[in-house]
Amino acid sequence: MKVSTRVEYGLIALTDIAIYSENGKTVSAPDISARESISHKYLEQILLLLRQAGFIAARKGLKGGYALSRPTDKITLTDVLNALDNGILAEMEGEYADDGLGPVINDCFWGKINNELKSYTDSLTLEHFVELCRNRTPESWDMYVI
Amino acid sequence: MKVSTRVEYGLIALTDIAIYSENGKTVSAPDISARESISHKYLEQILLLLRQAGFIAARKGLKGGYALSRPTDKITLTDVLNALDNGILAEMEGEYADDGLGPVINDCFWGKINNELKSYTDSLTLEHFVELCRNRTPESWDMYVI
DNA sequence: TAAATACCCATTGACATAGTAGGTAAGTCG
DNA sequence: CGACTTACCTACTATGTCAATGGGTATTTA
Repeated sequence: MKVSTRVEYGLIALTDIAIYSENGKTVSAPDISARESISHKYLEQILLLLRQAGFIAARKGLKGGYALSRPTDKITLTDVLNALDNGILAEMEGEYADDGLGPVINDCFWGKINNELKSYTDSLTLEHFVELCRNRTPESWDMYVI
Repeated sequence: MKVSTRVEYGLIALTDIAIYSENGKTVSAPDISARESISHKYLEQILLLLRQAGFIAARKGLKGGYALSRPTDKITLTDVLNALDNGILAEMEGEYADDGLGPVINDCFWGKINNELKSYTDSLTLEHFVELCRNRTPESWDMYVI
């Protein structure tokens, strides 16, 4: 599935902040930008959205930066997708001929696929991402599958 | 999940053709357009893609139209999505800092979510859609879930 | 020959994405 | 106080996709 860079970068940024903000330290946008090779100004916009969504808190000025405002296990992939993406978790809203085949196909299959997807993204939290990135053992990936 | 109308209409059209093309009869675009309330000219483009993908055969002229060129159980949702959609089943292709967190998150979670999605769309065929639309019994929908 | 149909191509308006750019506000350190 | 660093906010642009619309050509049937 194609996912927007906004979501990708947002997820990377959150994970980066979670990992590098130990002992009350904050993580600055320039730091993230350099570590993860993300355009600084673009990253700022994404961090703004993440702050407005309540995932992170910011402090201005020298030695300023960002820190998580919730524990990692209280930020789900669903939350992040809702904050940064328009399409993935959106519902269908097409209008069809009532006597046509559209409503049947739509209500059933896309609804079901949506539920499956959402139950998957609900089950994944930032904690999983952090853990995954801490010890990058590809063998352990399977444990996060549905 | 937001799905393009191209996919929706294509799926509806295929199902419509499957249902209304019994005894070797063909189904014309104007007919489908009228039954399913889809713009005729837009539908034509979609039918063109479906024909080029090998799902349907066309006959021009009066009494012309379309018919399936494969049995309904040999056309999967994956096939249709590949023919009509760019994003849903596409792989990620972002470039990240090799020493950053991007590759880990990307390879694992989006890869897994992709596999889950694909195994779902692989399991659904036009036959299911046809059956579903023939006897519209919402109670039977559950049988098509993963 | 006339009508119906599929085929093909060009264009358009709306929208989202992926940035880029520049200025403002606030906090830190000398 | 003043330079510096950072977050914050707004605007703009370039590109691409979507969802059609429209026009014209080729083919088949009655």
